[in-house]
Amino acid sequence: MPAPRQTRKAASATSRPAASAGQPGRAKRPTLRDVAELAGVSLSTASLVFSGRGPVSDATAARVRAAAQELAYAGPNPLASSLRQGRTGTVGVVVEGRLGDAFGDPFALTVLDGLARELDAIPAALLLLPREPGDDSRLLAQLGAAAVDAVVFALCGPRDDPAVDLLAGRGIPMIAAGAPVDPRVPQLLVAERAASAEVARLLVGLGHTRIGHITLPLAPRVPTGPVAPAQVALASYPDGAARALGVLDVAPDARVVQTTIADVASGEQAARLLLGVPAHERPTAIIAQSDVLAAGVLRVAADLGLRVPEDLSVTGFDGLDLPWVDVRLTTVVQDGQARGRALGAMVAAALSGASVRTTHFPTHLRLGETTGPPPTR
Amino acid sequence: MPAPRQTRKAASATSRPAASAGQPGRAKRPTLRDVAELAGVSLSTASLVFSGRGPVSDATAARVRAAAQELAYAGPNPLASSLRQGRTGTVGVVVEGRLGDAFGDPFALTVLDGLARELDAIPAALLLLPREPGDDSRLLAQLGAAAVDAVVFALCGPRDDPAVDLLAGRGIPMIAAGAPVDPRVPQLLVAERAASAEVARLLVGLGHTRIGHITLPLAPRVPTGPVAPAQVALASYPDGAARALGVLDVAPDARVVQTTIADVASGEQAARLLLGVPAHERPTAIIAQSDVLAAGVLRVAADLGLRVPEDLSVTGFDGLDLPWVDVRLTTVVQDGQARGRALGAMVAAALSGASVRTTHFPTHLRLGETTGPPPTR
DNA sequence: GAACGGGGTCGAAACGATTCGAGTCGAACC
DNA sequence: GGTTCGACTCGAATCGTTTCGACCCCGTTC
Repeated sequence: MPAPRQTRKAASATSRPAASAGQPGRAKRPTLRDVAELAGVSLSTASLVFSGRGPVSDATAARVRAAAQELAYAGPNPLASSLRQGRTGTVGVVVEGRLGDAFGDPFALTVLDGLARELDAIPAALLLLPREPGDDSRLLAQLGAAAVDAVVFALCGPRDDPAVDLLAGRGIPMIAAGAPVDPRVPQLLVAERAASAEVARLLVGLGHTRIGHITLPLAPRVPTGPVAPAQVALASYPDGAARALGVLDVAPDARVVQTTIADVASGEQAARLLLGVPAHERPTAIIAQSDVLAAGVLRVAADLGLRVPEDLSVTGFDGLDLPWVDVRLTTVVQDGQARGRALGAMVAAALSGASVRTTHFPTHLRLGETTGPPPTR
Repeated sequence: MPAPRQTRKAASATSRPAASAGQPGRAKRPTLRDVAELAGVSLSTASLVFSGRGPVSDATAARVRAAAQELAYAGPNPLASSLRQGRTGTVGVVVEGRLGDAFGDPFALTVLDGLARELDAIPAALLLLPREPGDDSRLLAQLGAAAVDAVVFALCGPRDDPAVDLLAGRGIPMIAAGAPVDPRVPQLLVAERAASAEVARLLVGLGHTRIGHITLPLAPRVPTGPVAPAQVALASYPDGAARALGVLDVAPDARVVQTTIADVASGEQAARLLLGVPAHERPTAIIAQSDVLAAGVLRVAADLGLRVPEDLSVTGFDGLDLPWVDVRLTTVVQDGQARGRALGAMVAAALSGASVRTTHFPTHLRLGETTGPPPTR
C-alpha cells in the first residue's frame, strides 16, 4: 500500500478549522477531495468509489471508505453532482391554490400519490410548486430558482400558463393533465366533455328537465355563484369548462353554478343556491363536477328534507370511495392512482429522451343509488 | 457602444448546433457566457445584471438583457447558482407512508399548508420525501441525492431515524414535531401526554370506568388491533405512544387498540373491535387519538344503535372542522396551520444561522357534544 | 494640480463533483 | 522473452454560476 502522497492543501484533511467563532453553526464540510487525499488516491478514483461506476480494486475502495468514515464525509454533494450530470432527481408539480385546498379533494391526493409512486422508480422526488390563484409571480420565481428535471401539471389549471414559456426556454420537459394547453406540453387527457354529456344524457333519459350543474372553479379567484352558459366557453380552466360544456350539450337549459374550491362546503353552498327556490322551479337533478361537491349536495338535500333519488337525483365525478358517504353515488369513475402513475410514466419517458405524445385516459359511468326518474309533478 | 469582442468560442453564440440528430430533444442551451459575449461584456457583469446585486449602468444592463432575449436565455441555471451560493431554496419534508395515506388526514394537510405558507416567505419550495413504512432505504437514497437546505419532520414518525445521522453529517439543519428524538434536532413539541391525560380525566370525572382508546399507529406496518399497555411505552412512534401513555396514566385499565393509518375506515375497524363485545364489557367511552379516527367511531356507534353521548362518549384529537361530521366533537384542539407555520419559522431561523431551540406548542381541550356521563347501566 | 472617492467593469478563483482519454502495471499467451 | 490484454488509476477538462479584489476613469475637493 503506497503511502498517501502529500499534495496541495493535504493539511486541510487532518486539521479542521473547527467552526470558527464567527460562523454560528456551519462548519466547513469535508469534500471528496479531502477524502481522496486522506486515502491517498486521486479525486477521480474516489468519485468512482462512491458512484460505483468504474472498476476499483477492493483494497482501494476500502481505503477510500475508511477515509470518508474518518472525515465524517456523508457522500458526494448532490448539488455538484447534479450540476455535472445535468440531472437533479427532482420533478416539480404545479399545484393550483393553497396546498390545503388543492389536496383537500381526495381525488387530487390520489393522483399525487400515484405520481409519486411512479416517480419513485426513476427515482425522483416531488417538488411542490403552489400557485396562488391569480398571482403567477411567486410560481414563476420558484420555477426560475428551482432545479427540476421536469414539471407536471397534474391538476386543473389555467389554459394559458406563462410557466410554459419559462420552462420551454429552459428545455425542461412538461407533462399535463388537461391544462395548460400548448403544443409543447403533451397531455394525459380525459374525455371530460363526453363523460359529462353521458351523465346528462342519463338524467335527461330518465325524464329530468330541470337540471342544475355545479362546476369546479372555472377561473382563479372566482366566487361561488351562478354562471351564464355563454361564459362557460370562455373559462380559463379548461377542465371544468369541458365538463360544463358536456352538460350543456345535452341540457342547454341547465342552471350552472360554479364553486371556489372543490370541497364539501362549497358543494353545499352551491347546492343551496340551486335548491333554495320555489319547488316548481327547483332542479330535479344536480350534476356535480366532483364527488366531494356531490357530497355537499347530498348533505343539503338531507337538510332540506329532499329524498335522493326520489325527490332529487345527484351525480358526481371521480368515483371516490368516501367512507363517510353512505350511498353509492352515480358518478364518472376515473382511477386517480392510475392517472397519477400514467403521468409519472410519461415523465419517465420524457426524461429518458423519448418523445411523449398526448394520450387519453379512460373513464366510465358508474350507476349508483342517487339517480332515478324525476318526481311525478 | 464597443463592438462585441470575439473571444474563445464566441461563434457558439451565433451558430447553434441545432439539436443534432442523435440527441432527441435536448438542444444545447445558451449559458450566461454566451449572453455576455453577445452583449460584449464580461461574464461577471452579465451575472450582476441578472442577480441585481452590483452596480451596472442602465445601458449595459439593457444590452445584456437584449442579448439574453435574442438567445432565448431563460436566466441563470439554478443548479450552478445553487452550487455557488450553497443554497437551493428547497426544504425537504419527510412523510411517513404513502402520500395518500399521510395526507388523507386533514390535520396533516393543514400542517403542510401552514408550513408551505411560511416557507414561501424565505422563499423556499417543499420537497416531498415519503418513507415507505419499515423501509428506510428509499428515503435515505433520496436524502443522499436531494439538494435541500433543511429537512422538516412534520408528522409523526419513528423515534430513532437513520436519516438524522445522514443529514447531520451533511450539516443540513433539521426541525421536527415530536420525532425523531435526537439532540441535533430541535423540536416543536405538543404536550401530548398531558393533553391526552386531560381528556381521560374528563371522562373518569364523568364517571366512566370502562374506557377504550384508539391510537394512531405506534410503529411502522402494524395491523389494526389490540395492544398490551406494556407495549405502549416501547412504541417506535413517540407521538401516539405519548398520547396513549397519557390515557393510561389516568385510566390504567383502558383497552388500547391501535390503527394502521389515521383515517375513518381504520377508526371504524378499531371501534368495532372495542364495541363488538357483550354490553356489560363494552366501553362507555372511547378516546381516539385523532378526529378522523373519532369520526369512524361515531359511524360505528350509529350503526350499532348507540347514542352519543348517552350510550357512548367519544373524543378526538386535533380539533378539525370536518364538514361531514354533524356533531361537535369533544377534542383536543391544536391549530394545524399555526403549527405548520411555527415549523416554517423554525426552518427560517435555522437557515438564517440562528440556533433554534426546542419549543412548545399549545393545545386546549374543547368540550363538545360527544361526551357525557356513562349510561346508568 | 494632486489626492481622493466612487461608479462601473473585469479576470480569476471558487463551488464540488463526474467523466473521458491516456497511462501504468502485472499476468497470460505464444 | 516480447506482446497483448485487462484491470486499475490518474490528470485534466467541464458543468454554469457567483463573488472577491483589482482596475480604470472621471468628477470633487482642498
